[in-house]
Amino acid sequence: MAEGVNIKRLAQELNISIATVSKALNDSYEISLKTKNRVWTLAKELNYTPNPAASNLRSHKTKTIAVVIPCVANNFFSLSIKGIEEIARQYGYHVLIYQTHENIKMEIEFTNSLLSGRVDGILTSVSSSEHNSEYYKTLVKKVPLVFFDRVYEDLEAVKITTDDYDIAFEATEHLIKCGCKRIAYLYGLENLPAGKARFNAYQDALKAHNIALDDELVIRYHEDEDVNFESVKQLLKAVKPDALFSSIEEFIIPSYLACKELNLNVPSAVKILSFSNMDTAKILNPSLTTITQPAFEIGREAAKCLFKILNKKELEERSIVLKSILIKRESTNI
Amino acid sequence: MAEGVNIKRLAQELNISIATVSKALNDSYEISLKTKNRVWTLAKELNYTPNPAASNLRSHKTKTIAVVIPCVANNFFSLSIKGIEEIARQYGYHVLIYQTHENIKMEIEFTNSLLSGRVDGILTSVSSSEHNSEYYKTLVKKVPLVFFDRVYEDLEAVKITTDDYDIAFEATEHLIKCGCKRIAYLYGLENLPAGKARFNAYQDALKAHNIALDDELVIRYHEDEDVNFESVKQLLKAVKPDALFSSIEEFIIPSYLACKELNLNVPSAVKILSFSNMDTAKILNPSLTTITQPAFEIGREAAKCLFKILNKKELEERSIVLKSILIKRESTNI
DNA sequence: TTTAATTACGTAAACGTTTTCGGATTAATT
DNA sequence: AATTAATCCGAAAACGTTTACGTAATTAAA
Repeated sequence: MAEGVNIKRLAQELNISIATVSKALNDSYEISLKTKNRVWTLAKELNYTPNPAASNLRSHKTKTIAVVIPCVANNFFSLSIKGIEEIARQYGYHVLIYQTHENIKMEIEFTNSLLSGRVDGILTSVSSSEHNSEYYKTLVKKVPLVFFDRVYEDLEAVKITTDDYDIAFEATEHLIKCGCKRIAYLYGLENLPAGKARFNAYQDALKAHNIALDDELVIRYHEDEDVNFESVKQLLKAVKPDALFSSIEEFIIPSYLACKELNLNVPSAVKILSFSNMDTAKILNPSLTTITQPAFEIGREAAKCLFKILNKKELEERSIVLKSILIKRESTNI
Repeated sequence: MAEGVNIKRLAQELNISIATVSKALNDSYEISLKTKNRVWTLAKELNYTPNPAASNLRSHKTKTIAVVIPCVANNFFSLSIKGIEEIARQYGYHVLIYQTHENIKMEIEFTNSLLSGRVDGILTSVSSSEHNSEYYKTLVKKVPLVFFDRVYEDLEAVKITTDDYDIAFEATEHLIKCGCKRIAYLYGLENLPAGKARFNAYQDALKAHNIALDDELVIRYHEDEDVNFESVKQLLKAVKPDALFSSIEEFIIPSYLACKELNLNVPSAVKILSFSNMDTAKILNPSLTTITQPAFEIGREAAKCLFKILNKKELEERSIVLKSILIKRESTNI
């Protein structure tokens, strides 16, 4: 009473045509309520479940969306997925996950493999390593696609992002108000609008407060975490900043470790502030002042947009910007 | 040169039959190398990608596996997914993700929705709330299934787990050796073999060292994190343990917060040790002694097993147990 | 009463593959 | 030379749906 029960079987059992059963199951207006009920009850009784492959083959609908992201083991993205999944479930959709590991080749390879009708739409946050805007320029014409958080700026597509510039400006000002004069910047996502916006905000905030920029105070993210640790340590030793402003979560551990190793007290000797979705920020010692992006909501919004597109609903906005929040904690205490 | 290119088109273009093209693409022995090459080059030239729905409908293979887990926003599971994905990619498989949010109804609903041939196999870590071993008993007969970490003990199925008992015993002994006499146990996963094993090991280790058990020292996980915080605080205040042994990661934040609020110094007044895959354990202050499960490897092993089953390879073991490691840090310093 | 519209259902083609079976050609064996 | 075997390929039937189109019966409009 489970195997081999298909639409044909239902039709035979009820002495009606296959077409009628199919239409009844899809609640078509062409079918009377009476027969619909007969079909529905038998379907439930025999525990009928439609064959997705057959349905997809004929109708070109997969009831599946794909999420292409750099890495699931990252607080921001795992929270985003949680949000995406919640919305997908509401629409009865399935969610495929692909990790690019910041590798643009994989990113393109995966995305291409989805183009043969495996999914109805794609949610993606591009890798930070390299750009290929030509690829995406043609891609967005082929498949419903929503970018979230990490986007291409020159691309006209649906994008969900956060107020990176504003919040980074606010954060920099916060450090300045805490008395910091030599604020180091730990630069991540250099190739992406988000990364650039954060850095620009940092620079603009310094200028606005008449603080000279200093290239020595800027270090860049390296994929090898040991390298990051060394460069933070070197920065602290050689350039002696009074604050670390990290634009990405990945610099937090090396920063704390480096300060510990160099016996630099946080926050009295050096203050730390970072973009982060770590739930442990509040129990670090000192607890960490963070810019926290609404990762869960970004996932939800991105998914909602995609479903609007899939359902041919009009989008009010092709670009949605959500607000991040600055959570002040001990690491920036005066 | 991308839309509408299917096997039929290739056949026409090459003046051979559809069957031949299909077989050539699948590298069948029936086809000569010469025609294979003709097919392959044209396929590449026209950028042909097979239609997965059609292929699946006919062959009953989806090249897709599902991962059903409580929550992606959990270090253990996100790392597991990373491992699963890596193996899946090697086999050219796609990965569907389903979060149950510890809700057995959702768990069953999702899993059932996969039974109509949407996936070739399932990897799952069951929810901790309730049990339904009847359901899984019939399920394992219907679909290739591998359990990882959170399993049903009475079920004869392929399982990947860790040495929960041994490592929990070792951890408890570590606390005892550190001089702790009143070790509180923060109990999670009560309904699951892993949770029970950890608790049994805790009790057995105490007995082995002639330390009396005390029910007052045991508190249980509640899904509301505020409740956990209050119960840890109450425990620390009223029962005055000299150590907290947490069987799950979720107790870490409430524990640190409670100690801070009660001005209890860690580790001098109270030591803390927890199962955890948090990468920030090392920068907590004091850094946290953890039992860390090989989450990534568990994911890899589980996926490998599933693919062995899917490829009809013989499994050496129906049950694989991986070793966790006890990482001693400051939170259990003497 | 006739015509038109509406309702309810069936026929059959299509979606793009895989696979069984059989046939033709060539090579190897008696 | 006759038989067998090996190699290579094609015809056609599936897989389980959806959907365009046709049609009969009923109802509404003229």
